[in-house]
Amino acid sequence: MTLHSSRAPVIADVARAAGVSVPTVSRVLTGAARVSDEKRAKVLKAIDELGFVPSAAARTLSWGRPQLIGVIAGNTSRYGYAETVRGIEEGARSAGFTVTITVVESTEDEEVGRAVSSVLGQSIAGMVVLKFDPPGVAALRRIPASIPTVSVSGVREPGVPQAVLNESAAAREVVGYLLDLGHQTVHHVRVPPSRKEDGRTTGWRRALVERGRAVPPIIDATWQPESGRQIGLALAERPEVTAVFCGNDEIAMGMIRGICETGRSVPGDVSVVGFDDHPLAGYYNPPLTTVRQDFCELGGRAYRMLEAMLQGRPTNKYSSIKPALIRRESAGAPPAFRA
Amino acid sequence: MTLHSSRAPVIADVARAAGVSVPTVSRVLTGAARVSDEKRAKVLKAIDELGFVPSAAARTLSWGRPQLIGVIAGNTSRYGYAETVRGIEEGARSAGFTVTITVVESTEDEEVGRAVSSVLGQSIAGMVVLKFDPPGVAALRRIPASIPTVSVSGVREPGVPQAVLNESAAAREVVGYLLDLGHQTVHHVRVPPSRKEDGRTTGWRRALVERGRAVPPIIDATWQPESGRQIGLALAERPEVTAVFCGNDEIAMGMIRGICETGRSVPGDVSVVGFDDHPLAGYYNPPLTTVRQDFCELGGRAYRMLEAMLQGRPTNKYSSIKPALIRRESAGAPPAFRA
DNA sequence: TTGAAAGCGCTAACAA
DNA sequence: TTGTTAGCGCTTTCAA
Repeated sequence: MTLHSSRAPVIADVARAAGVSVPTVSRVLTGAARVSDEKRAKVLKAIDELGFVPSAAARTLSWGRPQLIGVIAGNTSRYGYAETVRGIEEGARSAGFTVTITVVESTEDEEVGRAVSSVLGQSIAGMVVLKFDPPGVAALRRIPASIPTVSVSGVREPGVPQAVLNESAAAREVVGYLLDLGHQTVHHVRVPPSRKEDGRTTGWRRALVERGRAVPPIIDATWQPESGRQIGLALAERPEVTAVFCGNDEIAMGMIRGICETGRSVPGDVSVVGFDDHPLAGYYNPPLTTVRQDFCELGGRAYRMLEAMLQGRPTNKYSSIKPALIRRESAGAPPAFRA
Repeated sequence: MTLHSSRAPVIADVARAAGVSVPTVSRVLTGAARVSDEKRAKVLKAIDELGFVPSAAARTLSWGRPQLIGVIAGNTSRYGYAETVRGIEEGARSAGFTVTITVVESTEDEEVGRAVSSVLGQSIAGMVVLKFDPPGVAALRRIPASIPTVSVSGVREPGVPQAVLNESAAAREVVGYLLDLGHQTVHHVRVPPSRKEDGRTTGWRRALVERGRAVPPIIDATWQPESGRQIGLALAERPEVTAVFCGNDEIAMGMIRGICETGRSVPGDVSVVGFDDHPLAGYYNPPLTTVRQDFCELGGRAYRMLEAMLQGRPTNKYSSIKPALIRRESAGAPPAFRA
């Protein structure tokens, strides 16, 4: 019956149980100095018996250097976000850092302020902010310059160092691919942009202009697959629409579903291309042609840039990843080419 | 050019700038005692100008009661996990708690120990552990009884209070539905179970036994949709398989894809039912018949149970949610009934 | 209403 | 190799 020690054991309890001084316990904990084998063994035994876990708060306070990395994101469950965070977390963990994630849900001043202070209050070593959406962008603006910060984004921008996905180059590749297949032009359905214009949209427009094609009006979707479905339902009525480039895979899947509901087929009547390479993209009916973005690697790079800053090593302003076109079955030649 | 203040402002800086003592600043920060309007205004002004944010580490240390809730999960990006965490986070946030998430990736002693100490080290008020998989179960076992803890699970089990999804009842409903449609029996593909047998599997087996049907051997899948596809490819060869109940929606979608690749149809030849109601389930081709689990509400309940424990209020041992069957188009009558 | 002083759990600098 | 002392930033007695 060891019974409720009522409060969690602290280092002094360990010292007492082991018959040594507090700093000696600290030394075996940190490995900062040599301790005789005999005492070390006693300490280890006491730690084990008491179930002692050092308080990170106290450690941070005394140590000066916090071992915590703060992440601010607009979302935690959407695929790209979750993977990016995983990449950051894995890098940080292997370096002994813990990661704390805070979500910022809107661009309202109060909400952004809450999120930022909640992270800053945790005595963090540095921050990574996901600039995938307006709340993320707003949060980044509120972070004091004194905090080592790295951002993650789909487009290069001035400011703090950033790990970036070259969305624009990928979008151009998509458009080129579709045009080469014989489509006259490519329509674009975008998800809510993080700023005036996302890289995906820019790349799409440029590619069209370069090839001298008409640039159709942009169609706006929300983050929900249902909005993709609604747009698909509407687009299926317009025979001149033969190719659609969607802002992400969820929208693309919703859209294909909408198109199919009208009795038209993908890619027979309309080619649809997504973005992200969602884990389910290859298993959709039909399998989705899309752009693979390595979010996990993106997060990993962001972490490594931050690590360099923390250690005072020089770091590049940008670390860029080029997404890759994945050709599956949702895009093909336009109907005119088949007839 | 405000330039590097070199270090973040601390409470003493604020006190100096405002011309008051440190405890006075603390009082306006916590609202614990009355401060004259004049001094309060000065303090607020200084806080604002300096961009001061109180250190949570110091606060925790001196305050005793931490405002942090620890969450341990086997995963952060899979749908059900992410939603559950969101539910916990929303509840906690509205009560002024911050949430810190730690992932346990395996059941290896070392890994589990790392995760548990990393959470415990943060001086947390309480914990929520997601017992959806073996790593989560292992982690729960290592948490000292002195820490207020709630678990989240798909099946009732003795131990700490838990928020539970009544998977077993839902699975029975699925099987009943399929049998009523005319199928002779229902095959079951399960995802890696969190314990000997998950609620989904138990419910499936019981329903079959109760109705006097044959209980086919369980088929094991991994978490990847690809494993669903492989199984679909194989099952499509067996004409006696007319109905399949899958452990989750990702597997169900992969399986439908596999079945379709062989030229057989869903639900024409085989009915497939998923589990979870993944956000994409309704947009798959065909839309997936599945079971909706309200993970976010589950997380919210877990938080509320924990809150009750922290406040010393009595709490139920279980808080149970009944998932609901969502009838869409991937399940129908068996081929024999149509011919 | 305010300030001085003590203490939260830990690590680091200093002696022994 | 060890223990003593001081101090991290904050809150909380306790006096004034």
